[in-house]
Amino acid sequence: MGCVEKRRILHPCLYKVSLVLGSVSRNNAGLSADRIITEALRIIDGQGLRRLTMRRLGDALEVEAMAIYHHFPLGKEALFEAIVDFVTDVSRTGGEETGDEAAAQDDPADDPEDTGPREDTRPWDERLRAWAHAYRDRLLRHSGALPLIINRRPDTDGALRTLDLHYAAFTEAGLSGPDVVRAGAALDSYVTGAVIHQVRAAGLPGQHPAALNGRYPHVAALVGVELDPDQGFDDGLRTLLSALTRNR
Amino acid sequence: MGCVEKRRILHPCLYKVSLVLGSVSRNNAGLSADRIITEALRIIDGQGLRRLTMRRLGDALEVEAMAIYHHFPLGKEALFEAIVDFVTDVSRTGGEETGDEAAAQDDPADDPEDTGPREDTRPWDERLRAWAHAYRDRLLRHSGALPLIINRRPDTDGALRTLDLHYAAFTEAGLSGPDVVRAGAALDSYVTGAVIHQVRAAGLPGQHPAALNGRYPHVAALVGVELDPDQGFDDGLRTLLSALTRNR
DNA sequence: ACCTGAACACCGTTCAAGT
DNA sequence: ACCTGAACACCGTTCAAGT
Repeated sequence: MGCVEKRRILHPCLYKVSLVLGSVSRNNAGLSADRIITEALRIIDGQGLRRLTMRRLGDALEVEAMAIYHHFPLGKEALFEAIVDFVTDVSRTGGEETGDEAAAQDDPADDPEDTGPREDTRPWDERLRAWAHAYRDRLLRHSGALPLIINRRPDTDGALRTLDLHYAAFTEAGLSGPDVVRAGAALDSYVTGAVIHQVRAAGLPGQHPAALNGRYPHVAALVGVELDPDQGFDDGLRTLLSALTRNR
Repeated sequence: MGCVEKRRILHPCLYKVSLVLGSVSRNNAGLSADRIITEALRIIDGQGLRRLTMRRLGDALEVEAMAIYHHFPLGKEALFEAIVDFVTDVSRTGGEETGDEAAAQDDPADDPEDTGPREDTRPWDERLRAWAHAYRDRLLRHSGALPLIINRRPDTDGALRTLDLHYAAFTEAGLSGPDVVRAGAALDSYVTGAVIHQVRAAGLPGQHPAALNGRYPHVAALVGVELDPDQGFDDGLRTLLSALTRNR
């Protein structure tokens, strides 16, 4: 009862030696948290959230489903958390196939050394607009993961870092106290709301105008109107930022 | 092949007769789509969406789970659809326990006869604000159902009726063409974004200020600031509406 | 440390059957 | 018409075992 029993860790040591000597085939499929998250997102994007299954995910990784629990001991809920963190954290670039717009954002850094996150010297509104566009792109690209994002609290490191950047920018814009918090909330709400509206409205109205006519005359009258979501988002964003920072 | 075969509906007739005569105990638990939806929402609100299970729902209704399929033959997905319709359709009052604010909205109608939906004679901005507040209340009350709402297309009757009301109001406000569509999108996005932000931020920041200090100085500086979500929503709503209808 | 295999409790859904 | 009971395929998770 009172004595601490030392665990026998002899076996692992022997295994390590054997592995180094090459006398034992390493039971290692090259699994990692990052690889799991990437593959999970591929399933979500391709087949939808409901088809993301531990067993299917294992198949995609060419591994038994139970192997995933070694990297996410708390199970699927922890995996969801990690997915949200990944999608939400705009600052990390990793793993995304950028497709053909890869060269677009290329601004060659002066020093090739990796000196960590440099200070962003752009004015406050450019910084906020850049974040908003990047965040929106992430959400649209992985819109299948939106249900996960909703009821997960933004209390991770990445979320706090982002919030700090926002608060710093709005402070630089001349706001202070509650106005800063209000502005931060408005900015986050704007992006989320715009993305969800766009996702929901995708492929609408697929209704036959004739079926609408009479019952919903105002909808029917505007049935041909198509708006450019990208343009609309940027316009609304600029309007919002200038409204938030008007002299109060 | 070419001949239409008449179905034998003798048995049901006999059953009906027997039921009327009382000679047969009616195998009827009083189940209905409305009762199922109400009970499903009670589970969602009380225990969360993930715990809404056909079997658990059956238990709550004091019925075998399989009985639900008689009212929703297409299964759980159809039930989800119905739940979204219910939560989303602000015009129907049914089934919600209004708690203690029941008497607040009481404006006694002049004619007690039920003449269907009367024309709303209030000015356009009051109508839109009333809808926005009612919709927000619905979403907040059933915030557990938010993930369901996201990727369901708003192409139901109720959604089109709401959209028609919005377009009519914005037209009355002097907008036309694409501006009406833009305004409608902005209004819907605003409510959704505000609600999701509020739900996500609930109970934040629960962080110890000391833990934040240094790493996130701007967040730490504002850690005590608490905003009234209701007030903030109404302020933002008024600002949005006036911004959308400024002379263009 | 990293992964497998068998097992358990639970889930959505189907289908024949009861009244 | 409305509900039950048994059954099937699939799911998340645990746990002992393998290397």
